[in-house]
Amino acid sequence: MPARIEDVARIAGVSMKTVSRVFNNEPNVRERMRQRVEEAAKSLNYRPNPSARSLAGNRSYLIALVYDDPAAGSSYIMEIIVGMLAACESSRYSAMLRPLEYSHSGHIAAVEDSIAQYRLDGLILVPPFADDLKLLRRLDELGTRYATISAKANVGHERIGTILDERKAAAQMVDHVAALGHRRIGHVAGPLPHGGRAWRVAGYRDGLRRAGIEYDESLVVDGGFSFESGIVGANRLLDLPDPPTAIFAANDDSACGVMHEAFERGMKIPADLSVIGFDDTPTARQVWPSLTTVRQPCRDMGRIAAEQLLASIRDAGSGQLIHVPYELKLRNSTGPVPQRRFPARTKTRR
Amino acid sequence: MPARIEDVARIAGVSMKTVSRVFNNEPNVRERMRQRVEEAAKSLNYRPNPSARSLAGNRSYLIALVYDDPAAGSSYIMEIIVGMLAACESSRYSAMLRPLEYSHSGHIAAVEDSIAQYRLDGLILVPPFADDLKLLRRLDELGTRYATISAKANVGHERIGTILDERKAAAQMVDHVAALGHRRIGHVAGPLPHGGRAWRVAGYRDGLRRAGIEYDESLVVDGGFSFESGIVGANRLLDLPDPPTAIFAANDDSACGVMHEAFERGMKIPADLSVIGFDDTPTARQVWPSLTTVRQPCRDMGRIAAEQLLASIRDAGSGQLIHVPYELKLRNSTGPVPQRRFPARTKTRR
DNA sequence: TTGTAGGATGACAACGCTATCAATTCGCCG
DNA sequence: CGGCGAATTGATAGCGTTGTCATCCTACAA
Repeated sequence: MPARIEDVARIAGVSMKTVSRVFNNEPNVRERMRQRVEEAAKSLNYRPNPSARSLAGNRSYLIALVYDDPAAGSSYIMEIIVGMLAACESSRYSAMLRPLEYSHSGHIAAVEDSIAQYRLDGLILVPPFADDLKLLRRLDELGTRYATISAKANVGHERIGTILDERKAAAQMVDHVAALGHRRIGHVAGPLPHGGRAWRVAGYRDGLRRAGIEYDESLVVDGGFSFESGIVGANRLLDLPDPPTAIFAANDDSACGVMHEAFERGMKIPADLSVIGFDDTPTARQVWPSLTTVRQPCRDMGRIAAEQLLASIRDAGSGQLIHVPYELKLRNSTGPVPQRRFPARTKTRR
Repeated sequence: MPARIEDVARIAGVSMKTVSRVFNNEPNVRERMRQRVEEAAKSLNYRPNPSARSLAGNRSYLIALVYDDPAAGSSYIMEIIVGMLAACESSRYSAMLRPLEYSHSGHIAAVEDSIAQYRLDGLILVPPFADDLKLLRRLDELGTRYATISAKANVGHERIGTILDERKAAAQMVDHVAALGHRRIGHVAGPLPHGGRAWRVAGYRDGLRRAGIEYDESLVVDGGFSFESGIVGANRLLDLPDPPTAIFAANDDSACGVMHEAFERGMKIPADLSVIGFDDTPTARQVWPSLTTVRQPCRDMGRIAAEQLLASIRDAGSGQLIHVPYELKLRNSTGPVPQRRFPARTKTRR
């Protein structure tokens, strides 16, 4: 039996509506009234009932983070949701998690289903959902507000969310290893549906260009964002007749796979091979040698995306696309180019 | 303007209450009625409005996972929440995340606050919250249902949630390295407020006893669940006059710290030192060498804890404490005891 | 056939808030 | 000091469910 708005109104000697105004930061409330209401509310330890608020207001005050369940790097998502929660807290919204299977053919229906079931007021999408134009168009049709994080491309209307200059970051990483003398620089590219893939590949090529290194397409192999894809990619690159001395992986998990495979072959990092990741997951700091990578401010990204989304829910047309900064983390997995080539020999696995 | 229960009732030719009964799996509905209602609902694509349901039912249909924000290993939490979501889905409940700062003195108030604000029907607690008797007692007072995951001790009433025999698992890990010939086995213990610490220490001692190794308290150092605590712990153990040849860390993050420090000293793993973790985080597979550890079925734990919690919400006294199995993951960070002692030398850092 | 227990169904009033719009008050000008 | 527009406040009707309790069946025993 918590206090109700009616109780607060009685104690404060005002109408329920005035209490409602105070709690929703509506204009046209005299300062004196506001104080009386706030006092009364505090004395009763009043908390508005979210269900009643939603029902009467015809909104759920709920936004969801939609992400790819089995694939997603968990710390990335985890940080984003914490940022979202921070943004929601101050706006009396709630955030929920919708791990969906992107590879499943019904993934758009699954998103629609979530919206209908929970009456979601808005969505935050991360790749690959954020890159799915079909999905975005459908959301526009439905009139569902959404913000994207690191989305590839524009759709019809103005984009809302956060973006990070992955292309520039990737280029700078290539600068870094080029400065260390590397000329054969490989890239294990990300998965095709992710916008990040294209950006990172473009940045990789920018970097090569700046260093005056000719692009060699055999040094770019298809990969993914998983540890396993790093192993596969490293195998393909290291088996090349003239293998790379540095490998830029699609992300940290993939970079770990690259390192793993290099170690399996008896190589030393960075003495025989330099490795670069992307994301700066907790693992990046914990592996040996610690991984040179690009840090994304995931928590901020979640917070900002939610803030923009909430703004656009409040009044359509007010959300923006915010650029967030990256940070190069030059650690111990990159070093000077090896003086002589690593002896090719039969792979030894234990 | 989604369909309302009234619309379904009209189409099906029954009362709203009957529709409600069908959707809530209440007894005493004739099969024929049930079918008519289900058809009508499907034809209208009817979804009950959660807010209205909560308001009228005087419940939020919401449970929350309470965990320690900055400390928690994210993949652990992430898996638990996915399990929770799976359990909630089938019971038309929702799950939310409450990352709170345990070290903050107001952590109990923060939990109460969450309950009041969101009208939570129940909580799932993980350590250290699950081990906080003061908190548990307070929840009992408030009449808030909760389930715990890996909680240390009983409180007054019957415990609900999941438990894993960490002691036995730890003992088996000691068996494992003892069988490899190790006699000097160190332990970097977990943080004091976590129940897991005591279990793992006890299991460590069980293992020593079984192997006929005398307990040497200098081989057990205080640590934590962080990477840094592993570094600190490894430093203390490896600086010992007669250092251990195997180190059992409190968890995987800590074990990564131990490995890191060993590598810093020029040691090889497992040639010079065997390392054991606990949890089987994704990182455990990705580090080199891959980490020998104990796998906890986090997703199942989350699902089962939620199932038991929901059962106990439905009718008090029906939730149980479920034992979940662990799995020893013997990977490449453990190996035979070194033949000769690793040369003590000045630490080299780059 | 009738009586009856209990299963099946329905009518209607909450649940606690916000939206709407009317009523009141305020500030200021002429 | 009256009057007028704008700012402020309030009365009331929902929002879409579920709980309560009354009513209506139905099957089975006598």
